[in-house]
Amino acid sequence: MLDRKLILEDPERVRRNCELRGVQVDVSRLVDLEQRRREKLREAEELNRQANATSKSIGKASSPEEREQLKELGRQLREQKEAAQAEHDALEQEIVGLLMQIPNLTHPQAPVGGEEASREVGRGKTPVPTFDFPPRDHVELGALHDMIDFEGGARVAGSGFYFLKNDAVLLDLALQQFATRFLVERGFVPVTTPDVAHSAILQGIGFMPRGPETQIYSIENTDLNLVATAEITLGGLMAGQVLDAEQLPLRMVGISHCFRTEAGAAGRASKGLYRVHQFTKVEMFAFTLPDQSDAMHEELRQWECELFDALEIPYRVIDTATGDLGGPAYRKYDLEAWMPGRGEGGQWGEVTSTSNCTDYQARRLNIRYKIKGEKGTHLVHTLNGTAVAISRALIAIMENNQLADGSIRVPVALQPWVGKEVIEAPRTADEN
RNA sequence: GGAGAGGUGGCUGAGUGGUCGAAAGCGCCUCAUUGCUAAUGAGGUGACCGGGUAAAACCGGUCCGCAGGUUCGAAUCCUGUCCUCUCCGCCA
Repeated sequence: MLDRKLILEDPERVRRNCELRGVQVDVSRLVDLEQRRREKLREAEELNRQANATSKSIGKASSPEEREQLKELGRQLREQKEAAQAEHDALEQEIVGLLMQIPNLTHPQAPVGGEEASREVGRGKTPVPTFDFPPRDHVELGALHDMIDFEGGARVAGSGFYFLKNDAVLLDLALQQFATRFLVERGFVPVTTPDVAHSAILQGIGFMPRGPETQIYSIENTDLNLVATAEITLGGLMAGQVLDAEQLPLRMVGISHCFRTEAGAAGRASKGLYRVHQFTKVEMFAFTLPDQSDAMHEELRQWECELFDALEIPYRVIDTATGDLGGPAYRKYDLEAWMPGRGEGGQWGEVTSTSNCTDYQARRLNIRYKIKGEKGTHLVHTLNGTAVAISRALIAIMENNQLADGSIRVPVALQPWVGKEVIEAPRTADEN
């Protein structure tokens, strides 16, 4: 949510920003509503003040008649106040509805335009591999090694679910271990989080539970939803809290399962593990002072790069264009890994994403900081970034590291947990 | 899941339907004082929203888990709900 004061003071800036982001909102109507709301608020407060004063005077009334007169006056004032309040509340409701549609402001250096305007700003250390054999995709490799069972997943939970088996499980746990330890060594507080959260928390982070096009699974007869990312629970952890400025920046690394309905995603490039209803993710989250968030965003991007360099996965870094940013993001970088089995002859596929959400989430979740000795509180900035989304990292590892016989090299960084250098191809019948 | 107790300011903890934003203590801040530390005395000390100001001061409103209700008036009475604690049961 944006600051209402800013919208009143510089509606033109907000309108231009909406245009940049490809969002249609009637900003001038919002300004008009907010001005009327403030007037109504003043009116209601004034009536309330008079009613309070009247109530106080009743106890001191000299005669029973005067007492009754004052009671009647009090009644009338309360009624008028309620009427003004109701008008105010109706305005407020409409304002919040509009406010929810307005995206965050945009970093001045973010590339302007639609998806095609997004800019490549870097490459990883590992080169895109060339194969002197036709490379298999991860679905084939998964079947060959009995590592991924999509049919079993479909039988138990439906299409879009899967079982990991054998070395895929060791790789899964190795990725979690590796990423978590890497970040703990760099000052992140490790956290495992609930996999469910209240609707208000989801909304605060910027997700819309229970809408017609929702990405979110919700639990019947409760206010709980399955989380789509630990960003939701890590941000929600501090909802309504006032942090000490001295504690900031606060870095956390959270592990959660992630559930996504992927409504409307059918038919898009989504073979195998690429677009699934459940996966495990190691997620970075940071709370910072306002003047720290740009630097923190660069830091999160750097950790993502170092992690994927260490995993020997070829990738490119994308500075996401304005039209492709989610509502809460002020700026967003994606890492896209090379996936040799994707499309015809390989494609880049998103494996991480890091966003600086400035105070947009903090305002809705009411997360503030206080400077010792100073009066008042201010909103923190929040940032998030993927450390490792297991399912997509698995695709990149399996497909990039395959050998001609279907064996898969295990990245050196993961070998301590997987316990082998190579996942050997099973011997075929005629080799025996 | 069953039975009971409770949710009040940074913390502990009083609180009669109006004089309660709320006693007291702790903590914190300022000043005084004993050479320093420790101790003692005096005063001060909540958050949020709106207005106001160069910034303050200042003015109004809201807040006693949360949401409703009764009343001219609710921390106090009523209803619902969430959370915490204790005991029992169950369980990883």
